Amino acid sequence: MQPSTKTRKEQIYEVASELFSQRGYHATSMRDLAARLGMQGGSLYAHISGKEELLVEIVTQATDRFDTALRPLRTAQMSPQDKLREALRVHIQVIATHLDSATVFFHEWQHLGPEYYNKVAERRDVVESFYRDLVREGIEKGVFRATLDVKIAAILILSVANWTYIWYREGGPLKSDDIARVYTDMLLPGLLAQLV
Amino acid sequence: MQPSTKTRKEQIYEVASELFSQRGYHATSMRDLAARLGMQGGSLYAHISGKEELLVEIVTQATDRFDTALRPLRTAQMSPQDKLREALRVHIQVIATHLDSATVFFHEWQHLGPEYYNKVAERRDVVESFYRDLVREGIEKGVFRATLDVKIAAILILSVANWTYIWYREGGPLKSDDIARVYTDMLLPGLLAQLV
DNA sequence: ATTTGCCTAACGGACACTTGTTTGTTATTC
DNA sequence: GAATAACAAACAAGTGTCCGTTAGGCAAAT
Repeated sequence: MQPSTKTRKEQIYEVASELFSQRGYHATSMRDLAARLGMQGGSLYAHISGKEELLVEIVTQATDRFDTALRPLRTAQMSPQDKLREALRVHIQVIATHLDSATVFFHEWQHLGPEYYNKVAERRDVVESFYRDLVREGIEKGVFRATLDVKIAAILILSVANWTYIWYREGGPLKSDDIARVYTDMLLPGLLAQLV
Repeated sequence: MQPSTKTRKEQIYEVASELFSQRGYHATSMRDLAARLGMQGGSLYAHISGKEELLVEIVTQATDRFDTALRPLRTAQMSPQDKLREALRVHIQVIATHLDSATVFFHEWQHLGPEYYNKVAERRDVVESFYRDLVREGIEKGVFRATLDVKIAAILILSVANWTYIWYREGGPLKSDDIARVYTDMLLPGLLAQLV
C-alpha cells in the first residue's frame, strides 16, 4: 500500500497557491494560510524559509510546466498547423490543470524581487519565442502566409491560450482538448496561405 | 486662461491607478500613495473616504470606458465584419490609453467587497455578451459560419482584445488602430462563412 | 512489552514593524 | 474670518518572522 499523503511542504504550496490565486499574494497572510492547514502561523517556518519562497516556488512551478509542455514540440517533426494545434492543446491543458498557480503567475510574477523577476521574465520570453518560431517556421514552409507579422501572430495565439485562466473552470462543458481544437480551427484560416 | 490643473482628487485616482497597477492594490500603502503626491498619508482623507473607494472608482472607470466604447456599436448599422473591426479597435484603444486602470481592473476586481463585486461582474457580462451578440448576428446574416460556437468565438475575440494589457506599451511600433486591423485580418478568415 | 532518548513539528507568545484611519493643529487661500 | 487642505502624531489592528516550550513519533535499549 503506497502512501498517497502529500508532504507538509507540498500541502503548504498547494494551499498557498489557492489562497494567493483567490485573494492575491499580499492580501493573504501567513496566519490565514496556516489556519487553512490546521496549524499556527509560526509553524509554517518549520517547513519554509518565508513568504516570498512560496511565491517564487509557485511561479517557478507554473513556468516550468509551460516549458515542459512546449519544449518537446520545438523539435517535433510535425506540420506547422499540427504543431499549433498540439501547442495550444498542451498550453491550455497546463492552465486548466493548474488554474491556481497559473493565475498567481499571471498576476504576481512582476511583484517578485529583482533576482527572480529577471529569471521569470526570461522564461516568459522562451514561451513567447516558441510561438514566434512556430509562426516563422510555418511561413518558411509556405504553409502560413508570408505577409503575417510574426510577432503579432505569436501574440495573438498566446493571448487566446493564456486568457483561458480567466474563463475556464473544471466541470464546464468543454475539456481543454476540445477548446484547443476549436481554437485551432478558428485561428488556422487566418494563418494558412491561400490555396488558390 | 482655462485652468488645466487636475483636482487633487483626480490626481489621487491617477497616481493610485498607477501604483496599484505596478505593485498591486494590497501592496500599495496609503503612505506610499501620499508620498508620490507630495503629502502625508493622513491628508488623503481630506479628499477620499478610504482605500477601497480608490479601487472601486478605478475599476468602475475602467468598466465604464469599455461600456462607453462598445455601446454605440450595438445598434450601429454595419456589416458584422466591420463591426468586429471597430469593436476591436475601440476596445484595444481603451486598454492602450488607460493601461494602468485596465490592469488594475483585470487583476483586482475580484478583490472588491460583495456589493461592488457583483456590480462589476455584471458589467463584465455586458461586454462579453456584446461579443456573443456580434458573433450571433454575423451567423444570422450568413456572414459568419453557422458552425461557430458563439460563446467560444466571443471568448476568443475577447482574449485577443484583453491580453493587450500585458504586452502593449505606448511608444511601440504599433498603434492600437493598427493592432486592431491586423487582429481583425487574422481573425476574420476563421469566422467568415465559406464563399464557395 | 516498556522505557528512554532523540528529533521534528507544532504551539504559544512575542517582537518590530506596517497599515488604514482618525484627530487636533497649523497653514494657506479666498 | 471662514473654509479647506495639509501636517504630525497617534491608535488599534494586522503582518512576517522568531524563539522557547511542548507533544508526538520513532528507534534503540532493556
